Amino acid sequence: MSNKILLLDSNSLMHRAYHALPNLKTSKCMYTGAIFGFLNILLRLVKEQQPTHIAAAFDLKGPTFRHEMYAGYKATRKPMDEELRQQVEPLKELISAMGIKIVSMQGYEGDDILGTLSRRFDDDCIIVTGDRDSFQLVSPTTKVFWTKKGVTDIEVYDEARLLEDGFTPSQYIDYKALRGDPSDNIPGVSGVGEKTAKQLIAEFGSLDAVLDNADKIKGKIGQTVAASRDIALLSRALAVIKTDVPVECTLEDIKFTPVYSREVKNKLAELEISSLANRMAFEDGIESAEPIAVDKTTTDIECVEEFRRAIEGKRQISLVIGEDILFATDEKTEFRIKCAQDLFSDGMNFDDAISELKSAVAERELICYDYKALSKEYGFEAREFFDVMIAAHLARESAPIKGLEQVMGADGLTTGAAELFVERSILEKQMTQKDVYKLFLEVEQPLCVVLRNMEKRGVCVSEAVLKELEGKYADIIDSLTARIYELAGGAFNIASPKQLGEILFDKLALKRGKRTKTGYSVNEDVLVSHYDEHPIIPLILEYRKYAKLQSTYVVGMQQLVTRGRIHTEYNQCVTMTGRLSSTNPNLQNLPARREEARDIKQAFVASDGGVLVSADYSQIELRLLAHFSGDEQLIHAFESGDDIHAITASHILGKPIEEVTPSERRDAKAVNFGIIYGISGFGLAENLSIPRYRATAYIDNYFLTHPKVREFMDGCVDEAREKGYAITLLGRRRNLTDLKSSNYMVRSAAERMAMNTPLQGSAADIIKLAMLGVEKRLEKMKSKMILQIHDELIIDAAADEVDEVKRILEEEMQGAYKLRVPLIAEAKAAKNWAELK
DNA sequence: CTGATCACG
DNA sequence: ACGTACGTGATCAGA
Repeated sequence: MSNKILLLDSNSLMHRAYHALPNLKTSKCMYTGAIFGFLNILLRLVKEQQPTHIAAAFDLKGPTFRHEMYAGYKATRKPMDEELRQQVEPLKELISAMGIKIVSMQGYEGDDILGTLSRRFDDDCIIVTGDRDSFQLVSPTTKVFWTKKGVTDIEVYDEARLLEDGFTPSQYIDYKALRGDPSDNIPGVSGVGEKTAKQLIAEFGSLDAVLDNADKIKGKIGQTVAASRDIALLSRALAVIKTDVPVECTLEDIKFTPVYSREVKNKLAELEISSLANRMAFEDGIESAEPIAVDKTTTDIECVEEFRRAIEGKRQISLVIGEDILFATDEKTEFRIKCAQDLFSDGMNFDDAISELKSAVAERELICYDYKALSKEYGFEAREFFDVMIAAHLARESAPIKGLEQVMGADGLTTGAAELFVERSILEKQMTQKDVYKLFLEVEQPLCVVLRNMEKRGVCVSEAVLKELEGKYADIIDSLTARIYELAGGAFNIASPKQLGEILFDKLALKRGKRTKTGYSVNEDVLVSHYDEHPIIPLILEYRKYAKLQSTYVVGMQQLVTRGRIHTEYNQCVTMTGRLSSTNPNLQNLPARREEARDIKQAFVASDGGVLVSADYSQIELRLLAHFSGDEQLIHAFESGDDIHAITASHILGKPIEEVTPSERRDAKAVNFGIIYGISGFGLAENLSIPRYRATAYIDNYFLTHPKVREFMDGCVDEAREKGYAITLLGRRRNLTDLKSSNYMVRSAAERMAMNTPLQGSAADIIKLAMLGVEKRLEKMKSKMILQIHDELIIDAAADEVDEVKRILEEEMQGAYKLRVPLIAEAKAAKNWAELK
């Protein structure tokens, strides 16, 4: 059986959590500590154990069969604290919302139910409890996860572990019968405590044997045991956990999938423990996840005639291409072309079907998922389109979009062409509510077409240059490898952080420093800090440099060249800020910072007889900061066109700009980056390798001289906290519920995002506007836009259009959006990418 | 399949 | 006291 059943002793876990954690309260004075702690451990177990089934047992109020057996049972127990009692119902509701079955039964305790379930199914079971009594339930298929102290410290009890304590599972019951349990008011044999009970069980093997041989027990204890026979037997009866409770619960009832509904998220927010949501996967839908039954008819299309009749007079077509082609003309009328059958009654095949669709969408609105991919794969050019992927990315505030099924499933829809119509209207409503519909219609969707064009064009690559580099780097790597092996006294895998760490810190005895989760840290910073300590270090740094260039860029790139071109793929729906990303290959991270590494860009050239023209925005994020904050110093700096980092240095150091040294300028540049990233003294100190107090002083001085920047930053955080999201220039949103987290680290990270997102995201908005403008202006020209690298655009320009292209590029980029400060972009031309600097 | 590393803006 | 810079993607090693 591959099932794994998690059985929770909920009352016990709640108690543990309640006592282990401080008395957390919501702003409305509702106690949540036990709920938080319970969920904390539950989520951890879900992650670590990946159970397929979960049941949560809760005790009910009222007497149990044990009370009937023995009136004193649990008689000394104090009533549950009011603060804890209040948390029981909310926790139950939350657990139920998570799709976890709650099992209770009048007259029985949680243990009995768990014992029963652990015997009812022959799957592997894990009982989670803070109560040692459950050790008696250990079996070849049942383990007990015992929360030792608090809730995080768990000890796993299986048969072997229990034996280490000296017991078989049934002996544990006998042990308890002898020892008693003050907390349950189970009497046991008076005078017999933990130690004696253990000894007796070890000596005789069972309670019965102990009782039968009471005469052989030396001293007073023997007499007491003999006299306490009835009490011992009663104690055992009380200690035995039932395994045959007639509770209604099937395996199907407790099936568990770790994907949670909107309701769970709402409840977490209500309880002000949203931080836990980070560790949970949610169905993607946000607004209306009520299941929607779409009442549709699906008709099979078997010949061209039928196809044409189906679409005749229809303005819209939705399309899903999977095994079969599904399309619909409204939310009730769906058609299917069974591609598996290959041939239709009139001889029409898959390609014919696609070509029919192609002409159909050319004069209609196409409703689809990922128009760019569809358009590239089948050559569709829709008259209009509605892309569900793009809409979902905007409407759902940057939640990663993982396929059509997920997007629709979130709204309670199954994947189908008719359902796409419903999905479209849901997304339209969501976008309208969130004020992003205009952004969708005027920026993102038109941009999708521009990106498709850029991808299709591709960029010309000289394979000869790459081949030559491959040879050159291979030689360098070989020679470095040989020298490294020699210094290390043997061969090892230099690319393995583990092996490298062992060589450096064990074999060569370098001073060990930072560690990662898995071992020594051997990243570049660490190696540089040991630079002079051993001649192997510089060689490893060199090796790393070339190995990276070789594998990722030189070799990796060549595999993606088709007909002399590389066609990167721009992803419009992955980043949280609104930036694009680039894959297969990523052309947005080609080596550029290190002079020697720029060789690779030499291979990227203009097409026949042309030139590459590029322009990048100068300091766009800092200009946005000036715009948003209204800080006079920044605005003045950008209006005067002076060196912004030098100016910053002069401000934070309080000296004239002429006296700023290059190293001071470098520090100030780091301060400016820090501001954009959501400043922290620690981060800046780390980056600049300076003491924290100095970094903090820089920041303090910065804010002293730029008070409006501070106001803006604080405002970003406050507004995002209040609204639940950060916002960009064009109204794109990014959810940041973590701003209310009680965890310092989580909250601080969210605060930095609240500060950074408006800057990074608005810069992304602006360049998207520029791209739309540039594409349009170049429409009737030979020159075409081919690449975007966040703040830079590259045009494959015809030689006779270079000057015009430069002008267009600058005009469109600078004029893309009117800010309070000028936007500057300067165009350059060169025959390859390396020289565009 | 995840973590470490390193490439970019 | 906590333990951090923001946003990405590709490759490799080693479970």
